[in-house]
Amino acid sequence: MSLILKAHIEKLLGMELPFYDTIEKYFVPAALRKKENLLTEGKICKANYFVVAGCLRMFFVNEKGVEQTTQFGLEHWWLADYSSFSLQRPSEFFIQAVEPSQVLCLSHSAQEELLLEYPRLERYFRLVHQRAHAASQFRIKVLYGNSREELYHGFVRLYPDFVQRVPQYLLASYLGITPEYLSELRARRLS
Amino acid sequence: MSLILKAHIEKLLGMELPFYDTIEKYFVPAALRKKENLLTEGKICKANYFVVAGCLRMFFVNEKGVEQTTQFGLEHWWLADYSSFSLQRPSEFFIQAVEPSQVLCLSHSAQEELLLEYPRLERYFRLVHQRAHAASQFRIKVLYGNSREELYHGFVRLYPDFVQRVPQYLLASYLGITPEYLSELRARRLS
DNA sequence: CGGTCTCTTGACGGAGTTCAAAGCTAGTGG
DNA sequence: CCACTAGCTTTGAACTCCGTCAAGAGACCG
Repeated sequence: MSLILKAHIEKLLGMELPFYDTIEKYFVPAALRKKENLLTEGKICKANYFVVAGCLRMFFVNEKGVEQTTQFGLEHWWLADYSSFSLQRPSEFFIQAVEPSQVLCLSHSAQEELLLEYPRLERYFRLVHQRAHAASQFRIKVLYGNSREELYHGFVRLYPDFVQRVPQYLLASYLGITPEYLSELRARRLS
Repeated sequence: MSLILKAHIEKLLGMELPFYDTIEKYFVPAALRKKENLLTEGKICKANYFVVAGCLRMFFVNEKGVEQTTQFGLEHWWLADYSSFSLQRPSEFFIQAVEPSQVLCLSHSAQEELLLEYPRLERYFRLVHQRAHAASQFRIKVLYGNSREELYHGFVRLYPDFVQRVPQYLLASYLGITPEYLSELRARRLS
């Protein structure tokens, strides 16, 4: 089915994965249309999602009713609300497809069974979370160390193609600024 | 020596750890004085640090020369710059003792050996990073969803005793505000 | 085409910063 | 045990980044 996950596991573990065929059954593929939700606020995050193709985002709705995007998930990334997923408690987040996407869903119980049966994969998920943790540390540094304007220019410099790929209001939402201000920043740069 | 780590591993793994005595040699204890550095910008983060007692903080120095605290590490927490630690590359952070502290140092090579010899501990570190990842997701949500003033009051509500424990300029640095503004917020609340 | 969703523009206001200076606290050495 | 100093906290005035509101111009889809 999807060799992308196999390749990802092999890359992180640094070895061939001969038993991939036998673990494939734990991952349920799903195709998502644009704006389709994988998780809704108040529901339990039932699965850990691996992005095969497309783009997901995680967001919450603040008290003014505005959506704040906290994370994007592109190819090769695992995405879930890990507080909700780990404890199987209601989530405060949404997870939604930004564009038509394909994911592999690893439900909470499937993950537990998988790891019991193939303890070697603990190492894989340890590395996945360790990387995500490192990425969060970097993210928080960037958030603290820069003005909103610098955040925008930094993001454009780092991910120029991604900026083309998503609508601007989503980018604004991710950067924690209003679409109006983002528009102003763009205009300023043209002069 | 320190049964705190043993207890923590047992808690996360949900089982007794009969072989703790034999793995203890991988962890090097260290006592730190106030303001002593475990990691300095430009150096490689050589170890993963488990806080046995006291309090650490991670910070960086922004382009204006101001220290920005991104993380505190209290008892039971593991702390490291995981980008630097994983890849053994120079770090952009400092790690420093806020008060006299005791830590266990697990060097990069020691961790690799430890995990090779006791693969069961992969699960432990997977859970540690998964929790940290969940905490980062929550942290980013709080950072995006609240004004600086709300951040302060939220923090005081959540960790009233910790607020007493650290100087205010560190708290300001962690909340991403100036000490002057923090002072104003405190004064406002007294009236 | 018609309507809804997205992007732009501009005026105004406020949360939070910067700078400067003075008061306070705590650690240190004599 | 006191005195001195360096570092921490407070106060206030000027300033700025960025949000809010309102209105219009495109753009995309049925």
